[in-house]
Amino acid sequence: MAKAKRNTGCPIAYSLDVIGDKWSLIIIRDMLMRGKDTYGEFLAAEEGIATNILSDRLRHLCAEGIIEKRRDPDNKKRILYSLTEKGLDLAPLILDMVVWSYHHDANTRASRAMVERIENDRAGLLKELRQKGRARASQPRRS
Amino acid sequence: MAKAKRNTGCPIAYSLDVIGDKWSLIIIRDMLMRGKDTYGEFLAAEEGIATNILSDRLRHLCAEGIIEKRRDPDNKKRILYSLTEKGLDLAPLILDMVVWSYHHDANTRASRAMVERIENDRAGLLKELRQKGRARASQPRRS
DNA sequence: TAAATCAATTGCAAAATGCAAGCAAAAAAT
DNA sequence: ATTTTTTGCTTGCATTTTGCAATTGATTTA
Repeated sequence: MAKAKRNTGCPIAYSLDVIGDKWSLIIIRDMLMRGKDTYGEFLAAEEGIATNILSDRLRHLCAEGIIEKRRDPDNKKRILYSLTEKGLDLAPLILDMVVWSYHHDANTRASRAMVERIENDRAGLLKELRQKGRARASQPRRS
Repeated sequence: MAKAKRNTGCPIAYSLDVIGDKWSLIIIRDMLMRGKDTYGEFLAAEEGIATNILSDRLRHLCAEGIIEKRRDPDNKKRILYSLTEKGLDLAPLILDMVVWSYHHDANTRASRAMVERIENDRAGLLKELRQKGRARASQPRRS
């Protein structure tokens, strides 16, 4: 994907260079909000990502240190993907998108309950998402 | 740009369909954080957007109700662009990108002071950005 | 060893982006 | 009134990215 990094030091430009394509945040959403962790599960998303794009994005997200891959210890022909701390730190962004779309997309399927939780207990929800994400990773924790 | 809307109702997919390209958020950043409001100013951004892309994105953002255009009353050969309420509602997203990049981009130019303000006085900063944005718009307020 | 499962690559078409040049409308200068 | 300048935008074409269908590779299970 996006080969050309703008590299201006601007945080918005950096974010867009790293996750500013049509698919990366869909994958991250699936991992963070829907507990998905395999290639096959990402492929089955209703948005319909192509196999080559998915492969490319997973590689890219690994290279950027946003996700990690390892073999499933239980089903050894499966590869498990999990969010790193850097990936988990994207949770606020995802939640903001939910709120924004809820208010401005007439066709949204975001639930009122979720939006109220985000607005009233943002910190608690973020903590919960982080814990679930860490549990899936089962990597050495750095904190 | 992005002709194909996924239209699944998912808030993340909606956000990506509307502002998920390489340039839209750069323009919105310039308007929200840097007070820019003309084509020429956007064109001069250090990231170097091409004229046709800029034109296309401004048209698209207008069509999506994120920005509005009008002639400058003072310098009538100028066209002024301003954020709508829908556009101003993207401020939280922008701030989260600043925080994320600050923590994860070794090369970031985001200032520590700004990040601390975002983390300690998010609500106040958002209010301030909204007021400045509204002042630039000088449209009838809806609230 | 053979079959099944899961992940990923390849080839080609379509779409988006980038670049250089030029056009158009309004205002300012002459 | 005509020319010049400013500002915003379009066009043509090359490059890059994305999308789709088919296929390949690697590992596990039978």
